[in-house]
Amino acid sequence: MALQQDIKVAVDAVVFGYESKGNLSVLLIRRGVDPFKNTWALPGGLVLEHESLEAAVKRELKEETGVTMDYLEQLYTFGKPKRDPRNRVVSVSYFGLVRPNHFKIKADTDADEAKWFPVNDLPKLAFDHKTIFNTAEKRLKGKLLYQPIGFDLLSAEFPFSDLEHLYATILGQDIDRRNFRKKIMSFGFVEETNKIQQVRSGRPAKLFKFNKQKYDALLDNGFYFDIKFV
Amino acid sequence: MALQQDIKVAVDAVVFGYESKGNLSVLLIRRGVDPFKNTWALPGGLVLEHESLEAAVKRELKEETGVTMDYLEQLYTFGKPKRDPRNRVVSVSYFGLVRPNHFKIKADTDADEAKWFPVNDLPKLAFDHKTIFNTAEKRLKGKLLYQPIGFDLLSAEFPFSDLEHLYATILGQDIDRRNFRKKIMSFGFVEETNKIQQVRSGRPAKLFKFNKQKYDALLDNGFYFDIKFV
DNA sequence: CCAAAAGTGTTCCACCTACACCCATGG
DNA sequence: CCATGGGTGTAGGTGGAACACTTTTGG
Repeated sequence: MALQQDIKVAVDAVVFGYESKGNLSVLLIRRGVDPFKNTWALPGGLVLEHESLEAAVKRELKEETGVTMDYLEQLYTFGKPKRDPRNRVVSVSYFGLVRPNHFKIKADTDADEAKWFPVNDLPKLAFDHKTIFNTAEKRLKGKLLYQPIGFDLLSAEFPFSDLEHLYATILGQDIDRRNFRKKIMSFGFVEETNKIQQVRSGRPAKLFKFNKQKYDALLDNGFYFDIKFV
Repeated sequence: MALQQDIKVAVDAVVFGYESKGNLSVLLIRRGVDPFKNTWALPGGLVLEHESLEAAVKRELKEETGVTMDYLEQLYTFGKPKRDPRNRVVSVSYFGLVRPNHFKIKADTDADEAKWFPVNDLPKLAFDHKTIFNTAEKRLKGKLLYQPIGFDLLSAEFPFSDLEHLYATILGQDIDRRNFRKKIMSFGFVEETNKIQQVRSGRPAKLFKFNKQKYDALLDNGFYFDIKFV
């Protein structure tokens, strides 16, 4: 390894938030340091010497926003030479999906402020973070169509309508309630409980739960989850 | 950027080869330097200071094997702390698909030898390259099901049976010729020419060509390319 | 009794599946 | 005329799509 190389390795996280019947949002920080001081950016930062990439992204996310996540999926690695005006930085990006209200967000290291922004009303972003965000959004939507990643976002027991709203919100389209329900139920990884929702208004709903065993078994065989929109 | 970090950034390429009615193979090099001297490995190496990741992987591939490629798709970034026994190295991996006979392969920098290996008869690989290979193979098969990436592998004008063999080989399964043909033709991105194949044996075949415009248009709208195996 | 959301069934149609024989050529 | 691969149609079944009214509760 005679070659001289001075490239830094960073990680960035695109964390989407979805709250029951809410909108889809992304978690951003306002940078407290130059470059791009005071500009909004994705949480992230340099990888430590003996830290895995995944550990790094979780650590940065926690430090900068207070959000802790079990699972972030690797998205893409951005490495164009001029991404960062200082050194050359290669960024390995990750994305994930959480319920914002589960966290009290608070800025810390290198960030002046952390905040959720609706995905269709983003501020100007630092570096090439808009590109990273776009890549993540596309992947999120695509993934939802062949893997129900949405279950982490629902309570352990949820009314069926929560699932409908989740899909409709993330994909930004309306779905046919009857057909959606038939299809989901046909997969067998959502099961009815015998509990009833505490009513908000209207008819009380049965609660459902997610059967992870059946879901994992299906995933192994590869299934395609085609949803029809109206 | 006060932080000290000494991580190197490398790229590795998983290049699959498919030849008409041949087998699926991967391009490997035999390492000429330590560590893992004389062990087979994926072509790859460190990224140069002012070089994009994609340029780096193409350059390394060319240097080590003589193979030049227009398009390699980013696969995954491997960054566990102990991947490389020397420094810490983060590897951005790429994969692609070519016709081996189009190239005269020849080893050069850091490689003693470059050679195609059938995918189901690989030697022991250096570093975590087996993991990288497995990831690539899975992605290749998955991708073929929803995006006909196979067209680069066929002549500009090809008999339909070439397409059948391509799919059957990469996916490792037999397909129903009639149904496969109907399905492909229904998409509209394969068009009949009025030319006839120079005969090898048996009945001469009509030649077909690929309509990239129609294909790209379809891709934008997202289509799923479900193939039934016998 | 009105508002709000949950729950539910059927018909039609498109597409997928299974399946086997004849065709055109070269040797 | 034989071997080799190319080319083709149909019938039955499955599953997706479209579609609207009734139920249960709270206010």
